[in-house]
Amino acid sequence: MRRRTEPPGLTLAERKRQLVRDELGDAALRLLARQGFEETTVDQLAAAAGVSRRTFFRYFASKEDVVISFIGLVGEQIVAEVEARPAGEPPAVAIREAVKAVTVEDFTENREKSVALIRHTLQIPALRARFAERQDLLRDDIAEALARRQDLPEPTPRLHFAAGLGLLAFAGALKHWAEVDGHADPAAVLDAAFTEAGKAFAL
Amino acid sequence: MRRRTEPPGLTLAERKRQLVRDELGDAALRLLARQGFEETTVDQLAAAAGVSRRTFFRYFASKEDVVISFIGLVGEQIVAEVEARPAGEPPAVAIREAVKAVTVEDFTENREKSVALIRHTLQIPALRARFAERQDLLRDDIAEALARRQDLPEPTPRLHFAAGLGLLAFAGALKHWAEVDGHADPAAVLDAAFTEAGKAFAL
DNA sequence: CCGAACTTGGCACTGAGTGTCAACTGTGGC
DNA sequence: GCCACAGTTGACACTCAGTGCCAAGTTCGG
Repeated sequence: MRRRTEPPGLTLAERKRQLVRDELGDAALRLLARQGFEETTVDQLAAAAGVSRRTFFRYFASKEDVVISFIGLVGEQIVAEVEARPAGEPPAVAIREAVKAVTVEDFTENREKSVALIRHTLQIPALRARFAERQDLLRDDIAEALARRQDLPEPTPRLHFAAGLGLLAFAGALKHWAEVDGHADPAAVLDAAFTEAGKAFAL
Repeated sequence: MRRRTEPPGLTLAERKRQLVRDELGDAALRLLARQGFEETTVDQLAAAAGVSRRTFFRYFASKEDVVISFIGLVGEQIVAEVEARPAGEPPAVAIREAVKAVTVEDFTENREKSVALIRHTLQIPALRARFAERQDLLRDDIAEALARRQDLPEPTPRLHFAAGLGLLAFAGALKHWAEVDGHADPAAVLDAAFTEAGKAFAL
């Protein structure tokens, strides 16, 4: 089955698979940026990467998934980081720091690509919808991570709200950062968004 | 074109249209409850209401829309109520009271139907996704209503977060209320959810 | 009774997403 | 080198959502 000894952590086949996936993703992003999301069919996406339509769907569950899957990756990492934060830390801080740990470096290094990705995601209705869907699912995962972090069997409502508001702050920061073309310190933008979010429900 | 004098507020044609829409909605909800969402095709939905497939899509933009459109109605009303709240009131309170004004009576009167609707929406992935999408759009609308209410040209980030957290509280209350089969005072459940949400980001 | 506006159903079409199968490729064991 | 085996691929066929178009009703005002 799987190889028992995996030199750098991955099987050759797995690295190959990742290569195809990357190529598919890159080609798709280029094509979508050029002719728009709705105007591009999956056939074109597949052709652009030199594979069949059927193969495209073996790598991505849907057309939207090519764009959104990046966010899925980020989500997984955020969940892992949240869980690793010290149990005594307030949920809001844990989420904020987790988000920062996952995104800041990445955004700074790939500024242009990140900006383009965020723009597309927030502007094209179909993508925005999928983004909202992902966030919805991610909220549950983060709430559970927050609970595990402090040895609770399951998340309290309050942790759910904390996770939700944290994601709202994250999304708000993304939007703002993309609006200034990524010409701002991601960490500062995130901090500002979280601070502002914290004040939103004051009475 | 439209009639100039509309006796009880609506044209005959408009009331007729509403009738068909209601019938379509009722039939759909019955059918979906019986055989599940994914397992039901639009053809069946249309047939159940004695109408052609094509006509179905003249009343609802998508299959999900039959279920979700109820929420769209509620959303519009909430936006209107929010805008009508006094300008001095904190955003969180404005939203809470607006939601209460729109939903409490309705939920109390149509308990069973409401519970079923909420259950479906939150449990079936495709519906949950559309629900998240609607919430996402509604958030912007509520934020704008909050801004108009206090004569701001456009919503501040803080108002966006308030709108978002308000909707999280609303959704949380819906979930909880459905979980206890609607055997709880909707107003109390909402109040509790909003209070809890307000504490979620405390440091 | 007539014409304008609207509704409806039927038909054809595009495009997303899935199941299935046969051909191919690489890997490991012998 | 050869063989079995697991995984990948492309091709084909199919279902189903959603849309454009048109011809046949229906309704209502004049």
